Order: sequence, then C-alpha cells, then structure tokens
Amino acid sequence: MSLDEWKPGGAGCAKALCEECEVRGLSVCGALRSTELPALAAIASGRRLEPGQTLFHEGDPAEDVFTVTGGALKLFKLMSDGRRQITGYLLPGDFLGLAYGSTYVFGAEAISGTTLCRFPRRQFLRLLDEFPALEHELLGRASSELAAAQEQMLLLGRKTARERVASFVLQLAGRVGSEHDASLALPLNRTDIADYLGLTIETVSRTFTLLRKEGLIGLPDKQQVRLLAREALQEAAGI
Amino acid sequence: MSLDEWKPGGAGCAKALCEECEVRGLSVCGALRSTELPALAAIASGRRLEPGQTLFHEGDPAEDVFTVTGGALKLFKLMSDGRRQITGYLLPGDFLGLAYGSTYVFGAEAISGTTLCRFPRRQFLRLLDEFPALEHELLGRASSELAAAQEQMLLLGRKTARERVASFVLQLAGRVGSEHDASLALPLNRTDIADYLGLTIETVSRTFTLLRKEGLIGLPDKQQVRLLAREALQEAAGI
DNA sequence: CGCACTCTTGACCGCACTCAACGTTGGTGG
DNA sequence: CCACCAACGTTGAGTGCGGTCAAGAGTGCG
Repeated sequence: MSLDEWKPGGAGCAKALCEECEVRGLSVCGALRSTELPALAAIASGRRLEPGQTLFHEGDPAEDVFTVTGGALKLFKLMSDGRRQITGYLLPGDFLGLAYGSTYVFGAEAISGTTLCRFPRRQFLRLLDEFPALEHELLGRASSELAAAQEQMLLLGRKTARERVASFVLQLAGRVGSEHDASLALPLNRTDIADYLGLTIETVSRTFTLLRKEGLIGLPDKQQVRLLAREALQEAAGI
Repeated sequence: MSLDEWKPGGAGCAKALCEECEVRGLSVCGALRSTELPALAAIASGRRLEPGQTLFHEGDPAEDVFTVTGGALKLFKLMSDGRRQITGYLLPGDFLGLAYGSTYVFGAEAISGTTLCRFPRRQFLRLLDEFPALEHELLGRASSELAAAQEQMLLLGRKTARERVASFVLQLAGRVGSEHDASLALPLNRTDIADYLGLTIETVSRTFTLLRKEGLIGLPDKQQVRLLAREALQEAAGI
C-alpha cells in the first residue's frame, strides 16, 4: 500500500487536532489530555477502505498501527490450502496493531466501508515513552483482548454449533450495546461468521434457522438479528 | 487461599532482593535495573504449589499477579457441565495476571511442583507508574500472548486432529528450545493435551500413535516426545 | 497382591462437513 | 421493463472425522 493513499490530518476528516474526532472517547486517544493530543495528531493520517479491501496481509512488515474511526474490519489467519480463521473483528474506537513483532501476524480486511487513523509504528512507540498514560491504556486493552481471546478458545475448542452461534449473538449484543429487544446489525456475513466460529457456512445457516424456530432470535433480514429471549439464549450459549 | 501461605522475600527462596533469582533474565523483572529491583522485592512473596493444587479459580477476585519461578501451570476455562478448555500453560519466567479486570477470567492450577513469586496487584500497578520500563515489558508480553492466542484460535477452529498434535509438538519444541533430535519433556498429560487442543484423550492418544507409526515423532515414554522429522512435522502441522 | 490411575486400542455412533440443488437479491445491459 | 448473471443464503441427502463407550495394558503404591 503506497503511503500517498494516506491523507495527513487524522481520520481523513480534516480534524487536524483530533479534538473533534467522534471516536476519541472510545479510542486509545481518549487517554491523552487535550494538551497532549497535538503530538498524536502530528503523526496521524487518515484513509478510507472500501468493503473487501485489504489493509495488510499476514507477514507484511508491521510499519503502522491504527485506530478504527468508522465501519468494521476483520482480522484473520490463513492456511496454505485456503482454510481461514477470523480471529476478531474491529468496530469504531478499536485499536489495531498490538499483536505483532516486526511483521503482522494476521491479515486485516475491511468488511464495510471503513475509515482509519494511521500512526507510523516507530513514531507511535516514541509517543508511548512520552505519554505513559497511552501505554497504560494499551495494556488495559491488551488485557481485555486476551480475555476475549480465551473466551473464543473455549468456544472453538469445546462448544457445539448451537452454543457457538448463541454465544456469538450475545457477544455482539454486548459489544454494540443493544437496547432490549432491538435489532442488531450483523457486521459479518454468513461466510465470515462461519470462519469466526470455526464452522461451515451451511452449519451457521442451519443453526440460525434452528434458533429462530426455537424462538430465541428473530431474523428480520440477512443482516440483522433480534434477541427475543436473552435468558434462553444465555442458556443456549452454554454459560 | 490464605495470605500466610505466602512467605515474604520473593520466590520463597530467601533471595530478598531478586538479584540472584534464576528466572530474573526470563521474567518481567528483567526489565528493571539493579537499583530498581528492591522496590519490586519489597512487595514480593513466594510460594510452592504441589501438582494439581489450585492457584485461583475463574471468578475469584483478582488481587495478585505472579511470576512463575519453577515448574509449570495450566490456565483453563470451565463450562457448567464440566467441559474444559486449557487456554495456555506457563513455564518458568512467564508472567500471570494480565488478562483480567477485577476478577480472574480463567482458573490456574499447578501441573508439576511449582514455585511462584507473588505481587499484590494494587502495589504492582503502582510500581508500573513508577517504572515505565516494567509497563513496556508487560505490553510486549501481552502482544506475544495475543499472537499466540490467535495461532491457537486457528488451530482450534480449522485444524484436523493430526495437524493439532503436530502443531503442539512443534510449539513445545520452540518454547523449551530443544536441541536437534533431543527428547522433549511433555509438561501436560494426555487429558490436559486433549483439553488444550480441543480434542478427547482418545483422539490425542490415537494421533500420537499415528505420528509415531509415520516416523515423525518418537515416544520413548509417556512424558517425552522426540522430534524425528521436523520438516515433515511442519508439513503435518498445516503451515 | 490389589487398587487406582493413566494411556492405548477397538467398535460404533453422531454432529458437523461435503456435495448439490434451489431461492433470493441486486446489479447490468439490451 | 425484463432477461441475465453473480453473489449470498437456505435447505436436503449422504458421508466421515472425531466423539462415545468399553475393554485391556502398563505402572506405581500401599
């Protein structure tokens, strides 16, 4: 990816000082005071990715870190024969770039139209020395991600298809903060859900249908889910 | 667990200043200078766990963080019906306590006889403010753990039994730094390997036998593995 | 010697995968 | 406007990998 695709000024939204960025409260940047933000803004550049566009591949030199300002990204690992495991998905405010040494250990691809704030890794690491609050914030996020990763390992290693799908719906509801009985927008299509849950697309489809017939969820359309019985869904998730 | 089981002085080995601790170079403590160590030693206490003894359960209030100074620990999550997923195992030098909020999100249990260095969480967090190098070291370790967790998600979600066992043997070899053709001590028994790889004990046993018959590994006894064909094993691991 | 525990091996089963067909939707162009 | 096509999702039929159940081998300990 050529550098000139990135526009200076953070989030590609002309908010040069990050002050007005709508995800500031959600993102790592929220750990900095207003007086410290300019140092971050100085190294930021913004970009928009179209659906399906690749941010980087596994194995690429890890030269940048990112904050998601809009849309959604999926992270994944590939095997040589094409098998794929989606290891996570990122929503606005999420930080990307913790888990690597000198190269990215996973690929990242836009799901919907996505906007990002990019920081050159070296310069970002220098800022960590300058602002311990930023490093502290990152450590907190890394802890949460590790906890989520362990939950996902339990899901992938031990849960049945029904338990996996129920867990996924509940996890999604927790992440986007749904109101009671509201519809949730699914950030992933069936293929991606399958690769996230370690199943096939057919099994995901069948299981959605099963949970719908059981009255636990509603499926108003292909991109939405409705939680109809949270308690029962938690039971189905295997607690 | 009552506090008086913990003996002041770090690692339960009377090395009050951590200076002579044999895992200092491997552990987070290595990030501190000699002049800074006493501050860490002042809040450290040591303990020994016998095989099978529990350090803490999932859901316990997370009051301490630990460094493993000897032996081995397994981390695991349980489902209400007894299904178990081992999410990782710790060897000397490893740090324990990153992945939680106010309560531990996994259980921890000694595999072999294990010695630990314990730090009260609050006091440890205060030291992080004082010594940014310590926080930096923890963030680096969290990154590595996240990378390992994603690799494990690929294994659990997409690999066959043969690929899982081959991956496990190679991962173990990388972690204990085996010499060529040397025997590796298995830190986990068959039941634990099964719960780590998302398989049953029978499948693990059958797959070890299969890899032995294929000439990829040797099984001198139940607690050792020998890498006989590293290249072929990497091929079998699914790369 | 008996008992408990771990590991291995065999026979059978079932859940999720594979293969296949069909339905639905949205975009494109005649 | 409809015909066509591609992408995505759903559903059905049959299969196979790994799970379940069961028996037996090996080992250590009282």
